[in-house]
Amino acid sequence: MGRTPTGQTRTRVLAFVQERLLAGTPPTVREVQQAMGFRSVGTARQHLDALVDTGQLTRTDDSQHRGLRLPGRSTGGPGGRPTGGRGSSRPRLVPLLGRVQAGPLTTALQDIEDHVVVTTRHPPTELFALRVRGDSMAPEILADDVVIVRRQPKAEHGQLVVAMVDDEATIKRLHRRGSGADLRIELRATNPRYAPIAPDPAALVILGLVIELRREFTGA
Amino acid sequence: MGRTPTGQTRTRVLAFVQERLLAGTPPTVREVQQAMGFRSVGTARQHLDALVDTGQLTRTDDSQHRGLRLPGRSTGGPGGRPTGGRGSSRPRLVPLLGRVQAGPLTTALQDIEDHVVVTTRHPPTELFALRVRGDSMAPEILADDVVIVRRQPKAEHGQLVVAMVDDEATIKRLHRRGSGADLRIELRATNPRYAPIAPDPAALVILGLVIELRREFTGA
DNA sequence: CTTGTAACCACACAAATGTGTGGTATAGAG
DNA sequence: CTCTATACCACACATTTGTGTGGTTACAAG
Repeated sequence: MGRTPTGQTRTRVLAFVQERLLAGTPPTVREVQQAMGFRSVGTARQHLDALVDTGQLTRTDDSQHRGLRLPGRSTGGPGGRPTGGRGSSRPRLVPLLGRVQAGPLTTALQDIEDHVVVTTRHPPTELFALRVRGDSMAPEILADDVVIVRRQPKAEHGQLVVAMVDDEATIKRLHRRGSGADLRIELRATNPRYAPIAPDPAALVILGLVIELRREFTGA
Repeated sequence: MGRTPTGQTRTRVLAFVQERLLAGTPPTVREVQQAMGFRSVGTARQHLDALVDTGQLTRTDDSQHRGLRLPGRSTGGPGGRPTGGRGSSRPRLVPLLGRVQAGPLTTALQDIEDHVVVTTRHPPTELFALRVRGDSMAPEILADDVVIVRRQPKAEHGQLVVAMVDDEATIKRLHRRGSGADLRIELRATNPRYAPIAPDPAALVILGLVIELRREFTGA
């Protein structure tokens, strides 16, 4: 059979494998063979070997099935390790809550609007996501943004918190001054059109800490 | 040997598989077995079957090796059925590029710093992530934020674009005025301390559109 | 007690898959 | 022309892997 120009097929193979890896479905040698139209497995393998040699692709250590990886570092999972105690972030699915009102957060879990994928380096504490309403934290946080929240009942001065205000979850920055009986806590908005809230420290309900912000730009 | 409380092991299996799928490395039945400490393959399979039955996991149609998938629809091709409802689709891994300089973006793929999980309906090849540098788009976009970019060479008026400026990728808002030979294109920063850039329309290189913004709040 | 079910183990087998060996043809350099 | 490297094919074989069949133990309900 004829042969394609030098290096051209090589590039096509790399593109195909990269695409599959990014899609989360590492291809097999025979899948590469079929995608490229090769009539022999060895041909596909030869190209893959060459790509690995030049460092454009990587294989898992034990070189198992579907063992191709991207050369960037943390792409590979624990591989064959028994109990991989790696330090990199782990992706997790956390619920995106529609409305959070008064009552235990467990109740709000019935109201799951969707799930979002979060990679956090923190231990699997309780995480949830909220869709932001209102512009009280503009311009830092806008309406329709999604915030990832780590559940915890206490917060420090200056932290972004999700707190219950008027039976509804709100995002504010916590300011704490004084101590003991003289403790004064304020929930401040970034937007100057909103006045600070100074709740009774004993009655203040903090749902958690904002650890991440996500905003989608929809075309416009 | 004794047995663990009802449903508990099930949850652990699901968590393990989800993690692996999000990492782009679908696990084998025997990998699940080892991770859970089962002494039999069948035990792992039984749990996986149960999870598929309850719809918490999916298998590829042909049920091949490493065929577990997340329940979100299309497995990798357009074969998935449109389960009406959410706008989000299957999570994918997108490369986070360290620095993007002049030259074809393919070259920048060598410089993959990490990977980011993104749920979008766009093909993954057309997506990449960038870590923001500088404060030219403050307060909307800050330094160290991560933006998800969809590759495309053209953009409309008012869109957030990633363009090549001085051999480096920059984020700006595109302003287009006039038409034909009188066409004038400006790249504007949000931060007033940065003057608008008015490149030659023919020489303007647009890498893509910013479709999402992510910001992590590190404790403070 | 009997029945049912969830959790688990042991073993087997066909298909999928990575790898190895050897061969052919074309292009380009000398 | 010879020589070499690239691109490709054909076939074989050991592992890996999904799946099937059957058995064991504990817990709860009737």
